[in-house]
This record gives sequence, C-alpha cells and structure tokens, in this order.
Amino acid sequence: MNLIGTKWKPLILFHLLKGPLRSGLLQQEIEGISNKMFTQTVRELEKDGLISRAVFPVVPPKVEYALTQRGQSLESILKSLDQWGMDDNHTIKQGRFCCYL
Amino acid sequence: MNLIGTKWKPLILFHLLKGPLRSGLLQQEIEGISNKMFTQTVRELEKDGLISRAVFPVVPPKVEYALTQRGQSLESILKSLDQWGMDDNHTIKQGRFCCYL
DNA sequence: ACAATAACTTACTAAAAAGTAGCATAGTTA
DNA sequence: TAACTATGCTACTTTTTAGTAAGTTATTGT
Repeated sequence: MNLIGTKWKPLILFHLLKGPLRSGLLQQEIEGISNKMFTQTVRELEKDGLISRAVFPVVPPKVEYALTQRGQSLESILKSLDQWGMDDNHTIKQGRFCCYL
Repeated sequence: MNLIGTKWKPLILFHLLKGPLRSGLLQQEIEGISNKMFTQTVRELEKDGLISRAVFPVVPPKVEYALTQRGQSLESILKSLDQWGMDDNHTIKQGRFCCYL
C-alpha cells in the first residue's frame, strides 16, 4: 500500500497542511519533482483517500488539491518528521524530508 | 540517505524502543524478514548512527543491538506512526507499519 | 570426526520506484 | 491560423529495494 512511504508523498502532504493548493503551485513548491512523479503521486494519494482533487472545467484547466480528513490526521506525524529533520540536520541541510524518507 | 524510509527500518527501530535486544530475538520479532534483509538493514541503521551494535566474543556468537541517542530521538515519531496505523486500520489489520511505510 | 550453533556473507534474481522526454487537450488571444 | 495556457498522459530506461538460496566461521558437545 505504501500510504506515505515514498520519496514524494510526505512532502506533498506536508505542503497541503497549510490549505488547499492549485496543482501548478503545489508542484512548484516541491522542488525537484518531475511532472510525471507529481501527477503520479497525487493520484496515489487521492486513491488512498489522503487528498481530494477538485477540477474546475475552465480553460486552461484548473485543479485544486486538498487534504481529506484522513490526510489531516497525519498532521502531527508530518510535523514531527519535519521537526526531527530540522533538529537532526543542523550540519548538512538539504531541505525538508529529503534525508530520511 | 533514507534514514527510516524503507520496508524494515521503522519496524526494527520500533522493536528496539523497549530496550537492547539480541540479534536473533530481534529478528524473530520482525515477522517475515529474511535473514539477508535483517542484517543488511541493521547495518545501515548502524552506519547512520541510529542503532549500536555490541559484539560479544563468545561461541556461538552473541550480538546485541540498541538504539543510540539519535535513534531514541525518533521515539515519538515511531509511536505516532504505530498509533496512526492502529487508528486508521480498524478494518484491515495487517500488523505494525505494514501499510504505510 | 562431525553435527550444532548464531551471526553473517555472497551471488543471483525479481519487483518496485523514480527519472527523461515527448505528446495530448481545447479554448483564448495575438 | 498559430502560439499559449495548465494539466496530465505514455513509452521507455535506470536505479533502488527486496527476495531466494546457498555458503562461511569458529568453538562446543557428542
């Protein structure tokens, strides 16, 4: 199942903690993710019921992602992981989550 | 680096929270792990400074693993993950950590 | 001599995850 | 009519992770 144990999932969930976000903006916040991995990952998160996907039928397309209740329930874990990375990484800083998941 | 983001790492760390454990016993607690993955995984955890390895020069060999301070600092994260799995899994129970990392 | 023991290694294979590059859609605006 | 937009799809390759099965060590008890 791998609900959150991949390279990008925790990062995406973390960035959605602040609130819903448009696809393009969310992708921009995730530094280094390829377009393919981005859509693939959000699709899996959606399938697992951790995020929701709202499509607005306009041109050019507009899509917004948000955490579901189940996704929200990961908040404390995500923040703990982030915090642990901060505390632990004082020397080599490589950005959020990058060194342990 | 992947400090804890693999199939077996969080599980091994979790079982060491209770205290140091002899190699064979630890391995027994991790249901389904192959001998190869077990030693490979503890070696990586040791290299990353999350657990320590004490070798007693007796025959047959005796090796004990324990969390280091750095490993201990993951306690709340590991417990949160475990707890989240419990809460989230009320229907399909598959064992600790198995469904999200 | 030889099987038993606990911890570990090695060679090989299989499966999963991630990366690269290019294509599709369909109105809008120049 | 042609370029532009935001989103995401597909085919393909590479890298990483995991699994299987067999072998190694060094002493002890038979």
